[in-house]
Amino acid sequence: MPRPRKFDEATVKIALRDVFWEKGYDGTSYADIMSATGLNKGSLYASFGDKRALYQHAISGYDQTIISSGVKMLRDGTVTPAARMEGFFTVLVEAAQTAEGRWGCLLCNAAIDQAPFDKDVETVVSASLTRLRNAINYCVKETALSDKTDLIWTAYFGGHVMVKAGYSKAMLEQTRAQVLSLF
Amino acid sequence: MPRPRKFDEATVKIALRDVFWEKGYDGTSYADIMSATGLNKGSLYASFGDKRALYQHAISGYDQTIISSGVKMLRDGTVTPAARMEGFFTVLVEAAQTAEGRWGCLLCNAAIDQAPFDKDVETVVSASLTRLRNAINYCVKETALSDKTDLIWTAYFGGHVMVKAGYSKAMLEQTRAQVLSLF
DNA sequence: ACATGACTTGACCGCCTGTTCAATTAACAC
DNA sequence: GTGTTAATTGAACAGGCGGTCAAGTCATGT
Repeated sequence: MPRPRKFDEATVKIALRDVFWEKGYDGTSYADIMSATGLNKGSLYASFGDKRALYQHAISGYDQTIISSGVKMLRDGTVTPAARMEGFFTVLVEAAQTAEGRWGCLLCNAAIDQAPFDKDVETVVSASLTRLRNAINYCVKETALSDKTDLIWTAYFGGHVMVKAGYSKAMLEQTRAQVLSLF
Repeated sequence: MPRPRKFDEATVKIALRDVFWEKGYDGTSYADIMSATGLNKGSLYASFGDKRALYQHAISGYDQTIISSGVKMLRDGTVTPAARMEGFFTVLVEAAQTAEGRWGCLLCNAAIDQAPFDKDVETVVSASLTRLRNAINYCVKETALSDKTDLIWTAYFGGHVMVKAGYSKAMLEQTRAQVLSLF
């Protein structure tokens, strides 16, 4: 019988998510990945594949955690649509003042620096972005509001750009207020 | 008397803008820069400095051309605010179907993959983003519209993220329509 | 106790990166 | 024509990159 693995795959996946999220694809070296996961190159290659495959695992991990949490919030029928949207954007606003928040949104980062050069990344990123759009649409469609889904959707990702550019929490609060004023 | 330079500085600056715009900071090698500008490493170092300095020139060139053109459009008093905004977003919509359009917005790209690690980049990028925000604000403030500047501003950059993620022109048209429906 | 075989390890590889610099070139003043 | 001086060139450098692999480790089934 084979020797069992020493590590937990789900834990490693979260570590991969975080290191690529923080540093970006090009900015992450194997030295970074090894220290983040506690594994060394050989194990990483044997278990997950090359660097591109590791990145795909990171994106997938982001989708299953962060994006899923946003989708769940937007589809929560126990709260009013406006309150759900406020909660959704508040996560973004709070991000503006934490170190981790400055990592922005991994999907947004991946869209900008990898999607144009890697069809596989483009596929999973746009699928995940669309999943979020559907959740926003679900929320908006519960109101009498005329269609503003794409406006809100793009504003959300634009907000992440602003966070990365170093704008303060106050600036993000204005954006949130203007989104909520639509409701 | 010194030997005069063989190249035109303004032309080189545009070439730098385009190569970094297309490939990003990390994705651009000196081989790329040399072929884009027609100069070789030594001359680039002597005339402009290291790679970071070249990138700063690229951002500055983007601000002076692309951003200035957007600002001018948004401040053009001979047209209604709604028509100006339509023109501004139409540039984005048309970008979605050209190869060059897929380069997105250099400021947006720089914000995401360089600003968090380079204070100088953060400074010039946020200055340029703010300049554009002021122009949007100028346009919006001419209408009876309650304040929607930051909503439109973030939607604009979010739209560039969508373009990079590979969304079609039709999707961007929806976003434009929803922005214009505010007016 | 022992043989099995997947897991783990870290040294090693070739390549490409950004950067430097000494030699060469060429336009001007005289 | 000649001397001066800066612009230009391309070879060379050290270092880090992603990727590979043979050797060692160790939980298991018998």
